[in-house]
Amino acid sequence: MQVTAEELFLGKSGLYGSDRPMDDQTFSDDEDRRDQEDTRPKYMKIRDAIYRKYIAGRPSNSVIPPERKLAEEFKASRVTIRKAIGKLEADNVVYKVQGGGTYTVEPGIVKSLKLTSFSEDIRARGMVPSSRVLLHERAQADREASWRLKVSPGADVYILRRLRLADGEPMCLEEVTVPLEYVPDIEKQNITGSFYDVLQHKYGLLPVWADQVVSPVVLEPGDVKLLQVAPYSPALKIVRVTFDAKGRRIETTTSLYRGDKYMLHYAVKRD
Amino acid sequence: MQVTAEELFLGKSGLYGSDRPMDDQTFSDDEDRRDQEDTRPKYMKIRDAIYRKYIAGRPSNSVIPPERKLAEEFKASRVTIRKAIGKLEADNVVYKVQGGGTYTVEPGIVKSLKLTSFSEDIRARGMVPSSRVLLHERAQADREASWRLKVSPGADVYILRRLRLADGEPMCLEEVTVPLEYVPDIEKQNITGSFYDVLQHKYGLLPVWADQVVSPVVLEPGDVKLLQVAPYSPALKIVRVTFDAKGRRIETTTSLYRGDKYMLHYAVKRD
DNA sequence: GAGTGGTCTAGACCACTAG
DNA sequence: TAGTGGTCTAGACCACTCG
Repeated sequence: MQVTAEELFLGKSGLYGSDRPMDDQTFSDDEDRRDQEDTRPKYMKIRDAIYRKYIAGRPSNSVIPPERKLAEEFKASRVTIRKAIGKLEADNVVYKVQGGGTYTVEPGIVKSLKLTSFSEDIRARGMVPSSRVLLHERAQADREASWRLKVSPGADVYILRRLRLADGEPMCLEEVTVPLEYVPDIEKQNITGSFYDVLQHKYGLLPVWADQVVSPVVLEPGDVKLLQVAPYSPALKIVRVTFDAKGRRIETTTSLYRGDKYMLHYAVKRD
Repeated sequence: MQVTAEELFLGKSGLYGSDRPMDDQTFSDDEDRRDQEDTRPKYMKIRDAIYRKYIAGRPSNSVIPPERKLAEEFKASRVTIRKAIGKLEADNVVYKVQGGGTYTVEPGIVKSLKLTSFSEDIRARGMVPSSRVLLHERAQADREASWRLKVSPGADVYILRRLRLADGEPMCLEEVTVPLEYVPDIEKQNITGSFYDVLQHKYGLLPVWADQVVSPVVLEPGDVKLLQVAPYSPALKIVRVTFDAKGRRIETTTSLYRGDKYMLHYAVKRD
C-alpha cells in the first residue's frame, strides 16, 4: 500500500498560531506581525481564540457554542462571529448544519489549497527546504513562456532553474521565468531561499494568486539523475502562472515533483 | 508544446446561469431550481446580476461600480453587496484593491476547485460523459478501503468499478467503495450516470466535501488496455474520501486519469 | 480631500433541526 | 416549541489609493 501524503508530510499543522514550533529559518511576515502587537482585525483574533478554546484537541464532531453565545463571550456582534467561523469553515476546520449547530471536523484532514512557494510548502510540512541553482541567467522567452506570461516571443526574461530539496533529499526540479522588466538587476542578486520573498521584498511584486495545471509525466534520463530516482519514474508536472493584485503576470514556473515523495493533498467542497 | 487543459476542455464556462447551452442530459438540481421560481438568497441573485451586467464579456481589469453604488442599484445593503462580490472573488472572477476598486479578472482562467462527480466534471467541460461497468458487487473492505472509510477491515461494502468515457473516449478508470449499511439494496439499482446522484436521491446521502490526494503513476498493462493508451503511459491517480454534512465518510474512490487527456486545472490564492 | 474597500455594530426576520 | 444557523438592514468608522 502506498504511503499517503498525510503520513509523509503532515504533522500538526500548527494553525492559527496556536503552538507552532519555530525553527531557525527566517520567519514569514505573518508571524512577525503576530508577535509584536496584534493589529489584526477582531474576527481573525476571534477565529484563533475559538480554534484554541473549542477546536484544538477536541474530538471530531464536537459541537462548538452557538453564535449568539460566542458573540457574548467575545463581546462582538454576531456578524463578526460569523465571519470568524466562516474562515474556520473555509479552512475545513468546522462544518455547520442549519438549525443544528457548528461542529468540529476530524483533525488531520488537510486544509484547502493555498498559494505557497516551495520553501513555504516544505517548511509547513515540517522539513527544511534548500536548493541547488542549476541555471541563473537572462534569456529570450520561448513560445510557451511568452504565451503564459503574455509577452512577445523573444522578450527579455530571467530564468532560474533549481533543484529543490527537503531535508537534503532531492524533491523537485523547478524552472522560474520572469519578465526582465519586473526584475531589472536580478542577475546580481544571490538567490538562496524563497524566490517569492525576493520578488516581494526586493522588487515589490506581491503574488496574490496563481493559475496551476497539474499533469503526470514519466521522467527523462537527465531529470532522473538529478532527482535520484529510478529510470522512467512517474512525476507530477505543475505549471504555474502567478498574478499580483493588479492582475499582472509576474512569473511562471514549471516544476517536476518526484512521484514517490510528493503528493498533492487538498479538500474540495460542494458549491 | 503540450496542449493545455484550457485548450482541451475549457469552453465558456457558462457561470451563473448567464448563457449556458443546455444539452440533452439530465439537469442538475441547481438548474431546476433556477428555472422555476427563484427562491435563492438575494446575494446570489445579485452575484449573478453583477456578473452578467459588469463582468461577462468585459475585458480584464475593468473596474466594476463601487459597492455603495451597487447597493443603490440593487436596492440592497452594502453588506449584501459585499457578500455577492465575495462569492465572485472566491471564484476568481474579480479581485479587489483596498482604496482602489474592484476589477475583473482575465476570462478563461479557471475557477477554484469544487467537489464534482466525473459526470458533472466532464459535462462542465462541454463533453458527454458515459461509462462501462466493469464490476458491481458487494464485497469485504480491504485494508486500504477500511482505513479510508474508518470501518473495520472485512466490513461489508459495495464496490463499483467503471471505465469512464468523455465523448466516447476512455478517460479514466474508477473504483468506488461505499459502506453497505448506507446503500442496502444497491446491487438492484441500475447505475448509469452520476453515482453522486444515486447516493443523493436514492439514499439521501449528500456529499458536502471531500479529501483528495493526487499522485502520478505509470500505468500497468491491464489498465493501459482499458484506457487505450501506449504501454507505460503516465496517469494521475486521485484518491478521494467523501464526507456528508454530518462528517460521515460516505464513499471513497480511486481513479486513474489518462495523463494525455486529463489535467487538473485550478487557482490558488495567497492567505 | 474624496472615494474606495475593510471592519464592526445592534437588531430583525426566516428556515431548519431537534427534543 | 425552543434554539440553531442563514439572510438582511442602516449606519458608522477606519485604512488605503488616487488625483
